Amino acid sequence: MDKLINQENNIDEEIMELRRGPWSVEEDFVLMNYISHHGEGRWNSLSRCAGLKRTGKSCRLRWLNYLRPDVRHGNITLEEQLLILQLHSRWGNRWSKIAQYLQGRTDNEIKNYWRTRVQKHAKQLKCDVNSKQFQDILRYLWIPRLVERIQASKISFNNSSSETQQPVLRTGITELVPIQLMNNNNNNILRTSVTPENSSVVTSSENSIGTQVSPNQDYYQVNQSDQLWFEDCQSMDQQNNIELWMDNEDVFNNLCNIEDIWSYLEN
DNA sequence: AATCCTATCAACCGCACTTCG
DNA sequence: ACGAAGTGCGGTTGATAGGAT
Repeated sequence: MDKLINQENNIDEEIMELRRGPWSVEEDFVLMNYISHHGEGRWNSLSRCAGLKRTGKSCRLRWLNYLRPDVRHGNITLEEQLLILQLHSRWGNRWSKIAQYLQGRTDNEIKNYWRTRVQKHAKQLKCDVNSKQFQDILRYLWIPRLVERIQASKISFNNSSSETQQPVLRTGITELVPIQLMNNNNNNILRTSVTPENSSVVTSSENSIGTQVSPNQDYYQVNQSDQLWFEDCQSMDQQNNIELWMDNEDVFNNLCNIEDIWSYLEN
């Protein structure tokens, strides 16, 4: 009995000794040094053998999210934002799965991006981040706009070079669907589509059909002829070339972010 | 200059699943 | 087959840097 109590006391002491909070430079060095000699995995024993007063979970997290050589830190690029939005629309909050498609990014980083940037916009629009209308805004407004911004940056890059190149965007997009938006007065706001056949993004103001979801709700339903998004994971790897052109530039030119889009819709 | 507010992100927590003895 | 230990994942928290007042 006494032996059992002593054992429990030892465990308590070990728990009490465990370090928490931010990792020190020395701890990072010890962990990196140990993994470089012995490899990763078996985190609990690794922690003990390396002489770290951290839980195995803590060591694993520190390594995977920060110390791993292939981890990329810094701002999420437009292309990465696009990919995150697209992948999230298919898989939801499966961060580790999404992270597999963003080289050097961790699930934690993507999760943080989603919560701080995307959920913030949902809050501003006063709608649930998982709601149909916010998903529609992401799919049919935010994502196309991101595509345009990426394209614009590539066009300006191309213009600055001596070669004349056709604007070509490489994204994971397999297919966007035709959409139309209308305002309260049944006037068309915009029409956008990306089709695999003509590989183009088109905006026009013809043949629009759209409905306000309810008189008490100040958002608009996006009509869609097809829900096709990513049909399978393989399609993500078949990077399509998507050429962009627009014939309704005045609609888009100043819609740089979701707040702009929303204020445009409200007016 | 001081204080408050907000955004960001590293780290922790709890749960579910897998592996091991 | 079973229980304990280990691992992985998504959700959440808290420290802090930087901007606004």
